[in-house]
Amino acid sequence: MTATIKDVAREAKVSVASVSRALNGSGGVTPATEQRIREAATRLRYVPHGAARSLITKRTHTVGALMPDLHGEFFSELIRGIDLEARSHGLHLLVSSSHDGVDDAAAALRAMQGRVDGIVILSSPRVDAAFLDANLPEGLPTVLLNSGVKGTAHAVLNIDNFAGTYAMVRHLAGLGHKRIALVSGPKDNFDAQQREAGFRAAMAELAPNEPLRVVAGDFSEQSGYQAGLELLALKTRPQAVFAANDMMAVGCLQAFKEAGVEVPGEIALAGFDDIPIARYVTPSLSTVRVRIADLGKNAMDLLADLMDRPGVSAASVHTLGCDIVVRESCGAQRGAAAGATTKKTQRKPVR
Amino acid sequence: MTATIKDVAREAKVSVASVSRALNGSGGVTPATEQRIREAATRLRYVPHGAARSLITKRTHTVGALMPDLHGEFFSELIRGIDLEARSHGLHLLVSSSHDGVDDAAAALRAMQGRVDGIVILSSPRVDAAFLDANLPEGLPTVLLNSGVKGTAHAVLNIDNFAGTYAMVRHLAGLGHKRIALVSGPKDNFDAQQREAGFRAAMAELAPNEPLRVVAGDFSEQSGYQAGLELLALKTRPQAVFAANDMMAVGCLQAFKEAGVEVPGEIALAGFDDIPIARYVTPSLSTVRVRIADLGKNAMDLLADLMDRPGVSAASVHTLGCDIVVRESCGAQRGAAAGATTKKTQRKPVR
DNA sequence: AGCTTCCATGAAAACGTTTACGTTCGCCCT
DNA sequence: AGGGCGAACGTAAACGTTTTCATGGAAGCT
Repeated sequence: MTATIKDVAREAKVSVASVSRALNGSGGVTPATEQRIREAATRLRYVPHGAARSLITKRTHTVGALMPDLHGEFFSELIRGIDLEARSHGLHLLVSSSHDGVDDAAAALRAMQGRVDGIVILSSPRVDAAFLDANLPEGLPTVLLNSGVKGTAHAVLNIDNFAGTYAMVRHLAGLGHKRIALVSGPKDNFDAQQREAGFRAAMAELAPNEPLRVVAGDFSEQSGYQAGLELLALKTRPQAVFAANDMMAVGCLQAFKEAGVEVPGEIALAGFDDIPIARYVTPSLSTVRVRIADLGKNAMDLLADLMDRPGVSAASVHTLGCDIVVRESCGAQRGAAAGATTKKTQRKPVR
Repeated sequence: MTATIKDVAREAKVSVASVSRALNGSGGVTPATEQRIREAATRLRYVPHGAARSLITKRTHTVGALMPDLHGEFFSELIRGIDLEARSHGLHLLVSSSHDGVDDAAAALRAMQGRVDGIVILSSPRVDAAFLDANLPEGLPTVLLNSGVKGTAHAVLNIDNFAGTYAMVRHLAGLGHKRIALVSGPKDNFDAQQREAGFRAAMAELAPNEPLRVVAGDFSEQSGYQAGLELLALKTRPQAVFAANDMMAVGCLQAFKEAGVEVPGEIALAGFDDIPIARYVTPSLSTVRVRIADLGKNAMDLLADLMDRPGVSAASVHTLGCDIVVRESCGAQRGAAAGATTKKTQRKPVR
């Protein structure tokens, strides 16, 4: 079918060893014969058989990406960042997404065994330390994304949820809002936990005398809508609402609109993530921007590092900063134009 | 390091051949010894070495996905659909995205050589018949997505752009609009071409006496905004505007808003794709819905079919229908509630 | 009881590479 | 001029599987 190294050797009248050496640049080959070999190779459209190669070298030049079942921008941008960086490291990307259950993820992990040189894992609540210990092949370089697991065996890369939230709350407080409410995320979600912690810390420092207003959400638009209704029903209505993600903020916004409560006039609103929709709702949504592609890129860099090392001291924790994006919904841009196209947004990096 | 088949054989006191047979269910093994082998395997945490296996079987159980550099929903949903279906076929997914140039894509294709049993290629204008002939290994099962290439060697799966556009134009015409303008997409984009063809066909049939109003866009929001301005400047303003994708429709909408032209009151608007943003702009955007995950799933099914066959008669062309989604921007729901959460949208399948 | 048949099992080849180890040969050095 | 040395190249082993073929023995048949 397709040409093998033997065919090239015969064509160039050398041994297979010389072909291998010439094509891999391992030296020990005369420029003249190297040229002859290269010509023979292209003439036969020779491409080395990856499986055979990795059988002997024990390297697959492939990294795996294991992700829960998620839709939308986050997924695609993350893959994009990882893939781009992987390519620049000469690596391929084996994707296994859409894992709902533990068994599902375990099977995927097992199937990756021996097909990849390293793995990036985007955490879901199911993926905890115990799961990793049980299912990760020992010694396989691993980077955990957005994970609370402080394992000793793998690197962890997190979004700086805490600082991002803190900065946004400070921004809101700076606009004069003291009664700030939080719409929190799922209890078992790591990002949600950190965002709530950031909120509590910021409030403790910036508005220590205010009672804490936290209403529970689950990151869905629907739960944001519900939370919005609850907040409006409060005896003393908050001046500002910080939703732990943008979808919930959008839900809130909808509830406020339907109730005829003006945003940001009567109540300010902010979210977290900067999903594309945030720019297009009316009023446009102030939020904390996560540079997802960068997250993927950094994760890949981290992984490449781990793979180069002799596997010692893999444990480390890294953090990716985020920016706050000021649009209309928080009331800081009262005079700004309202156009999506012409709209100006201010962006400040956190820290 | 990790256990090999020999270790299992020793542990179970049989030959490697028996281990292979037992674990692959090839028969010819006593239930008793099979059990013994299975126990030994799990005890040693044995996982077959993929590379070694595919070296001899010539199957990688992996399919490749080659895609241009695109962001957002389309990418993630497509991958999601492909991955999900691949898994149900027992296949892995090797992704190579973000290819801007021809050389880039060619290199990626070459690198996939021997690592995959089949490929799904999402077309970009650069990927034409000549490119495929030059870079696709002969006999490798291939499915082309959204491609104008009518090759004899691969299967092609397209969105039914024509019917989708036709249906939307018919819907607009049914609302009484006869002067309908098109904002077209990039000239070299296959989807854009088909959508324009659908538009022309529909207009020829439904409003044969109207002069054709087509203004050029490039699928970007910015170009939609420009197109919107051009349309407003026309001597006889159109009653409805059909944008060849949603991003341009959003740009149009912005232009209309800034000019104080009411949508859908003074001018109706529709797009194509049903991106998530479409639901959240005000007024919400009527559009043609493409079930992207289904597209990926069908592509994968097609590919799996090709891989099972002895590679004969791969050529075929398939089409995936789309639905029109009626929201506020086309003026059909004058009395409907405006809420995103409570918003009701009608969906009709095309044909 | 003897012969055939069949089934479980083992030995070994094959897949396409890389690489450690020999071998050959030309060259330099004294 | 002869011995040694290093560069270029070839031979063969190794990687971990699957699979073909051979072998043995038990079971079935006459």
